[in-house]
Amino acid sequence: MAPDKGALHLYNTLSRTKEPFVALNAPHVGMYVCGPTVYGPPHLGHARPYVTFDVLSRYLRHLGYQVRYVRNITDVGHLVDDADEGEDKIARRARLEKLEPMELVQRYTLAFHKAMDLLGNQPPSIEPRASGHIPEQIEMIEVLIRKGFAYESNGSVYFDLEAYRAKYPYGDLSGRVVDELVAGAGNERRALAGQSEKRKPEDFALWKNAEPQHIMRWNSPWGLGFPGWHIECSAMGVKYLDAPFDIHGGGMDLLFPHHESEMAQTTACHDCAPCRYWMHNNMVTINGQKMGKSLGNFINLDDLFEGTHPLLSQAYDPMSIRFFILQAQYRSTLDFSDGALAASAKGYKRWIQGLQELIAYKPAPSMAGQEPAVNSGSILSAPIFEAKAQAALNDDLNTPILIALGYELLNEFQSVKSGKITVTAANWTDLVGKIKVYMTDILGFNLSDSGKEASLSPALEGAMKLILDLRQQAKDSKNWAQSDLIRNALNEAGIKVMDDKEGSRWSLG
RNA sequence: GGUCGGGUGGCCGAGUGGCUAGGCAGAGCUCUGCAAAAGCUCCUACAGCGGUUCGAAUCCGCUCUCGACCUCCA
Repeated sequence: MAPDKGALHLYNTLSRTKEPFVALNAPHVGMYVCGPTVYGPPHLGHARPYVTFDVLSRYLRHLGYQVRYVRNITDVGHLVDDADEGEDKIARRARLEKLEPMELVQRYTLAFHKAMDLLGNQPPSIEPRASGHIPEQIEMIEVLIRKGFAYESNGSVYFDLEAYRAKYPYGDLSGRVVDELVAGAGNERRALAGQSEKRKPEDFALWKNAEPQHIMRWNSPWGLGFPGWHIECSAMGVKYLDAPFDIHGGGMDLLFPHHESEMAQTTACHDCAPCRYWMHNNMVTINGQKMGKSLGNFINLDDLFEGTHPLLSQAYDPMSIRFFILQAQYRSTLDFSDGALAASAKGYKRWIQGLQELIAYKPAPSMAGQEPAVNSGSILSAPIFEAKAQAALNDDLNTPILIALGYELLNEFQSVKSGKITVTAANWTDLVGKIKVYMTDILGFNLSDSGKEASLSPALEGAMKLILDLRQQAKDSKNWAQSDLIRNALNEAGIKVMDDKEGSRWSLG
């Protein structure tokens, strides 16, 4: 039975509208997201889609669905453009670094996993590798040939778009019109490899004959070669999710030709569309510009987390990056700049620490004559908070609104602390539970992990207590030079000391 | 040239017909040995020009402008 907890609406690229989400085989939901090509270190461009679809899978699970989230690892390499025409990306890097291609793939796969983990992304249910599914891809290509939608040419196999278009529409997803594609001006840029082998220039490769220098190669009915770019997603998506499955996600840059081709291949092979909903996250820019290696503004995630990049003034905590990403709706472009990141990191600190304090708070019993917030329409009322949080997510995953609700909670929380408004213990317990559900389970921010310092080590705790006691003695005797000396020295050692009414607090960093 | 998506206050970023989004920065204040942190208050925008409407950031048209993609780059 499909759980009914309000109506989730998702923007479907295919219809260009927000549609109510209806699972094809409730309570199961199949979701396929195009994964990374592991030919280099994980970068900013990887952060956004995987945070976005992580939140989607978490929310679907919260709604009661059993989600199978499949995200591939592309490790068979694809052609590079520019000067390296015709040479496999992975093979090229491997040669440069004098490694086996698979060694390189392994290194960057691990780096990718680590970055995803730091960003708070849960691993997908299945993470199939393209190189581990060569037989499935070959099999699919054979079906396409048999059905007359593909042809072999000089050891390569191409998708016959003309044959396909005679039976199915093509271009609906991306809004392309084939006849304009090839004819279009400004399109003479690339002399595509193997263009002469094709019957029509718009045909795309399913299997590519391997040149001698191409290291990554597999045996096939058409000779040594490697699969075309699009076929892996089609083959693996269908293998693990069946066609049609519910959701196919990825970056907007994949819309054409990648997803359009996937759609054609699967449709031609199985006579049904690969999926019901196509979702695309918008792109990331750096200081308003596309991120690109040639533009010199490429930011790897490690650089971000460690602050080692000329464009960055400081290191950014991975979870503050997650926060930054979720502060924008996934269909808007998101501009990374040092200023925006710094602002967001600061806001995140207040947000997370405030909420941590909130969920640890034990409200005093209601005072007579004061109306509890639960009756006043305040967001501190658990049902009201939940209704608003759910409405935000149901509207095509509007995470910025949900984050803003967190700030609203903190605002009202002040009034609770100062006794201006009262809450009932029962409602407070409910509210804390809901906050954990939405902010932790769904958005992925850990609220119970306050006092990172407290768990560091009892030895440090003890030492700090001693130091702060000594400092307090200095303060009591108005020996400001001494107390400031201690505070400054600790500061230089990376320990912040702050005084308030109750005494001194300290924290790392 | 084509297709698609944008242009919101100093910055980031929600919002699709009337009701203060939110954050950061800035200003003032509270607290305070100093500092920091925290809290309170203030800061009311919607690229331009027309149009529709009682009323538009929100709908329509035009202009300017930015971005993505345009077949083997994920």
